[in-house]
Amino acid sequence: MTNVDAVDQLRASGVGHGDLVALAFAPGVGVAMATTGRSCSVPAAVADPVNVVRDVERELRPRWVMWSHATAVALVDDGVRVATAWDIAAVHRLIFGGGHADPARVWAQLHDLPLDALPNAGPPDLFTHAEYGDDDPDAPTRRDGYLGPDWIDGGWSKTLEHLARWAELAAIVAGYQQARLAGLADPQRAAMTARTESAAELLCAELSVDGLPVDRTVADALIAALVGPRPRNDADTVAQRARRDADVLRHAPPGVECDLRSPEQVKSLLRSVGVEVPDTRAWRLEKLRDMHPLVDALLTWRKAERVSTTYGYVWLDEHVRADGRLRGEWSGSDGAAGRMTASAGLHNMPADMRDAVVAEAGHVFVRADLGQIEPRVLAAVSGDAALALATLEDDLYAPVAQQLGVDRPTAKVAVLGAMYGQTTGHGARALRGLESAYPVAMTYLREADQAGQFRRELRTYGGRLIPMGSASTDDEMNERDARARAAARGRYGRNARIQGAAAELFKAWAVTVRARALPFDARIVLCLHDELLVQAPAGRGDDVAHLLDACLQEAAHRWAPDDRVRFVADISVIRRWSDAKE
DNA sequence: TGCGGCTATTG
DNA sequence: CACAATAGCCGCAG
Repeated sequence: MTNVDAVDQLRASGVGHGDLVALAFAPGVGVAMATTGRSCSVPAAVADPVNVVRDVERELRPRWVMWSHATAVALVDDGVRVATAWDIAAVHRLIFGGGHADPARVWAQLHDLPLDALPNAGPPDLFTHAEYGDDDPDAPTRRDGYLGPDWIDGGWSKTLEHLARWAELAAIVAGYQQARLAGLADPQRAAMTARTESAAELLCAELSVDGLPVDRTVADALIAALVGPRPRNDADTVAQRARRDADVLRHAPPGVECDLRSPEQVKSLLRSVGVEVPDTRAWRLEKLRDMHPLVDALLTWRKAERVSTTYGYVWLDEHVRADGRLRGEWSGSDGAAGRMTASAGLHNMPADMRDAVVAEAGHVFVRADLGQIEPRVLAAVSGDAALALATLEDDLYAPVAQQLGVDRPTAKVAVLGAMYGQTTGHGARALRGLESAYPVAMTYLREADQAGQFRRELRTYGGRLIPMGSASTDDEMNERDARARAAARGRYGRNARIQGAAAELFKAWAVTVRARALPFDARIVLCLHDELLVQAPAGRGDDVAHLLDACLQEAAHRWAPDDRVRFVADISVIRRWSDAKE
């Protein structure tokens, strides 16, 4: 089988631009492709299997069905980047909620098979042997309908025949998923979300492989300023640590021992100098800084300790490679509401450390962040005409404040409180104002709250199921605990619907930028919930800046064709991440 | 060794 | 100090 054969066979079976072609890929073994319909299966083994993918992508540009974004990572590792995908794991998380989406689970849930009877991998015990001992070990499915665990474990990368079966299964599963999406409240929009989420997985694969440009020299200097020079050996590490501890403990009464890393002991330590606190959180101690020199020393110690344990030399060595790129694992929709997540500190890097994130030679960063994204999203998904009117302003809170007859900070706290589920405190009166000014939006939030409290099925605007957990522990709780939990679920549902919809819009924007930025040789290097960092050739900075705004308008229109809601982005062309004005 | 609690960082 | 996340260390149970 040659590359040309693969293209011809796919073309002959009617595959064109955007049609689904399932792909199974194992480095060193080969690549298999499959389409559904007339069960046309095209396995191919050549010297360099990714060339087949590259050729088919160029000639036919199908939508590649993959079991998970691990396939995309393997492709990107081998230098192949495809335009579009149908990521089975991502679509599964959309349809069924939650984070787990391995093939066994995906198959079972699509067939309405109970998950608690999911067969385990490993050597068969007496029971399973008696029950399924005469199942065909080479067939993927068992007589009870589940995927066979031994087939799954042994089947991924062993032989080309197995790869072909995986590709065929993927094509079938994608079809089942499309049928499920067609049964949701808004099938068109759910299918669009599935495509967007899949493209976001491709972006995640690229982010994982490409990494974020970091200037090691700057990073080293920043760390040195906070915790001192890089320790020469383990003994040096211990000595530096002891010295930092001693700087705090010298303020304690003589003879008082304390492990500063133990909150309970720190509380005792504080008590020994006359400072009584229920916990030792920084925001609480901040107000007591002047009460005793020990408090100030402790807060300084905490800062340095944080850097040395989490964002220090160890972190740099572990995640920044010789090419000056900080790499973490990216996930397109981990978490409750479907936000992107990243490891290696990419999403919670201390602001000071952003000085070290510098565009590479001959390049600039184009940074863009969405303004007031959550209230704008609320206006869009709820269809509240009055709130939509407020989004026409650059600062949405200004007209809201005017409407409510309160100052801007109060209006902001009230709106955020409504979305997070705060019902007490200073914003309570303004909250009632919101009810009468924006009843449609407030009803939308209240319905999400109720759904959460009563564990009713709840989906985001784009169709993602918001996982509610199980009710199994409810009876073990007393009345008050149960009510508190229900209230927490209410806040969770309320927020997940907004945060989740915001994540969907953000991803629609990001994948649009991914596609449109290619001709400019610009690449997204970081996604941060409402912020994009793009690296572009130095001469293209302004072009890409305009592109980012155009992509936002395009994505917003596609995501919510009701153009009454305005979305805005703050965009700047910079050399280092910290140069962006805030 | 695994897990909940506490703490800090980000959006 | 509501909502979400990652990540480290401590203390305790198994």
